[in-house]
Amino acid sequence: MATAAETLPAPDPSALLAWYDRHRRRLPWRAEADERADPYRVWLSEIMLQQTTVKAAGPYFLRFLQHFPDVAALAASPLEEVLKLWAGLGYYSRARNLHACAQAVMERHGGAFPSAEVDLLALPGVGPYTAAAIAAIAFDRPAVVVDGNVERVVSRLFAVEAAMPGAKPRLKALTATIAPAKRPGDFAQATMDLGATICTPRKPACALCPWDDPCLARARGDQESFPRKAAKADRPTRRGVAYWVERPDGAALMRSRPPRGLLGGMTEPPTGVWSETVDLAAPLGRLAEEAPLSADWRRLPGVVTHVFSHFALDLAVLAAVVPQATPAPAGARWVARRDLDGEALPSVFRKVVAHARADAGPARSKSASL
DNA sequence: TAGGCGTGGAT
DNA sequence: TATCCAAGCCT
Repeated sequence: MATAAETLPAPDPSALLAWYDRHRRRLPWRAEADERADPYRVWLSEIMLQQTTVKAAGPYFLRFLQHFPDVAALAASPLEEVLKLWAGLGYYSRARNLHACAQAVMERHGGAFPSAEVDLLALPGVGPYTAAAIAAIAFDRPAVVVDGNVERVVSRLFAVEAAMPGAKPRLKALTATIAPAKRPGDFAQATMDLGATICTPRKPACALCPWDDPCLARARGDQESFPRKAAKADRPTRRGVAYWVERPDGAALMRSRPPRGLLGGMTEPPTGVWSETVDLAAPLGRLAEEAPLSADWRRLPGVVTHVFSHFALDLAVLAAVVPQATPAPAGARWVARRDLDGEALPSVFRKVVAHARADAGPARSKSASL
């Protein structure tokens, strides 16, 4: 007796490409059907889109393009400017590598992105997916482009039982078996568009799918269970104290985080150690022990909560106003109120700023109205 | 090789 | 509210 797989047709790339020609998404970084893609824009967008939604990346892409119209402009910019523009987008090593990559393209390749996958792979922040994507989309090279969308599509097409991430090599090999020799860039983008709009993680719209017929998971009716995934570790909660120090003129005490690691190179208010063992119910004197300077600390009501990829964070906020002439402690600096928005402040610390301002705000506006 | 590394939106 | 997840890379 024949298995289900033997009765199914092979996935036809031309069916997918025909679908793509009718339904391709118009995206800020994507060339029109009759245009040649700009490698700089393809690269910039691919970095921004790593683990990031199209919606979130869009405004950042346009802003970057405005500030840095080409790779030379980006390479010539201080890293600090890049981090400021990237603030809020997350995964900040991408911004640091973006800058390093721009400089590498200038130095190693005379300012022109290489078209060979192996050369792309050698650039900072460019891994197997991104190298293949740039080669295929920007240079029409026959690279096998496998991202999360493609993994989902292919795991369903072939009902791959192996769990992620171990199944990745198998999925890439399977993708290679269905990739056409022609239009590699369009095929890559078509597969990703299919995953993003039809073959979605939940409730895939199989009735609209150009690969409905050859899909083994669909034939079995358990398409939503692919790709198989191992259970993920639970997320601990760390706690810590943030110190909001203001001068009478509204300037706030800020510092820069170490250049690598979590939020590397980004701006922060001084904070103490973040740990599961910190007790936010401790008395004020205890919470003030890690303060950057001695002051008349006041604990703000409430807690700032934030969720990172691998832990959650609860921050108590201690606030103080210090004399105008107070020097910034070593490693810290005063940032004028109007300059704070432009700082490389990640979202977690924008929450701290908002929390502190919200506490001070009503009192200020009240006294101002009197 | 598995864990570090952000964020905000959808369900 | 809790969980999942979105065009991954680096070590």
